[in-house]
Amino acid sequence: MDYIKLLKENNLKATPQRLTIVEELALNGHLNIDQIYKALQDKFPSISLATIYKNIHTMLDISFLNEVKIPNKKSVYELHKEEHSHIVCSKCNMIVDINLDISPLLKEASKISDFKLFESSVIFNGLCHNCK
Amino acid sequence: MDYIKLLKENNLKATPQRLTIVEELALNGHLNIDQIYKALQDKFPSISLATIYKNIHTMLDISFLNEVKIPNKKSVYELHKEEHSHIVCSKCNMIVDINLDISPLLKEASKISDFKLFESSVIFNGLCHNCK
DNA sequence: CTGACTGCAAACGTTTTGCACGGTA
DNA sequence: TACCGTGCAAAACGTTTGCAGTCAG
Repeated sequence: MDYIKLLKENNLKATPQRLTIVEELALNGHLNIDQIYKALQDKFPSISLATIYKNIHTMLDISFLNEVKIPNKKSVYELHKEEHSHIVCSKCNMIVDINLDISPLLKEASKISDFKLFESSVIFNGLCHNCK
Repeated sequence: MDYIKLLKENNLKATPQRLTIVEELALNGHLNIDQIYKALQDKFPSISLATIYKNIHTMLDISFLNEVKIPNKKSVYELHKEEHSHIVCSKCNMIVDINLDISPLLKEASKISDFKLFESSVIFNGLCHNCK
């Protein structure tokens, strides 16, 4: 994947720091602020937390990234992709994406509540294959 | 509902401040820290934010309350009840509870992911009857 | 009467801001 | 070259802690 191009298409300069954040997220799927910070310290020993925060926010603002708020855990960030659900292992904290057809649920919810629904956040937690 | 009794059953003293937090949550359903703080200032002009935080945490610890982490919003707190989903209005911020049968989704997720699943957090957002 | 709770003030960790410098386009 | 992005330091913010006094049981 050409992240340099992708960043430029979003009017963001492809600085080495920013590019590495994106690559780390592509590689790891979901990382919290501290994990991103630590992941960049090898390549950029003088990287600043402020830089991480600023980058995360500019990329959130243009929906290049998504924030995932997980019950009882720190928020993690992921590259934006189609809507999907998340499963979190309570023991090892592994997070996996899963595609579920939630449209029947949405339909039902919209009927009962009389809301016009746009988005959904579905997060399961349990124990992964290794931890269970 | 006799919240005094309910608090005592949970080994918590029924102080006026604590009781009022519970009553406000019973009345409003879902409130964030600031809203609780403001709601108590009428009755207790010298109420401290520390008191709110301490109470919320003691009541979370014994699962007398639940925290609901909502995407792009502050966390809100609710009295503990059976597992249910939430719908949030993006415009007026109203939050409503909804009972949906998510067991087919859980089953599917568990099959695909090979996780043993315990809990789920399902939050929809859209526009409520008045805002849409 | 005793331990739990409150309110205040200080401390803490996280996130944001301002600014001078440096690097991308 | 122009401007965006970085890194540092300081500030702001939300939350937690310690403590002395108070209150519920």
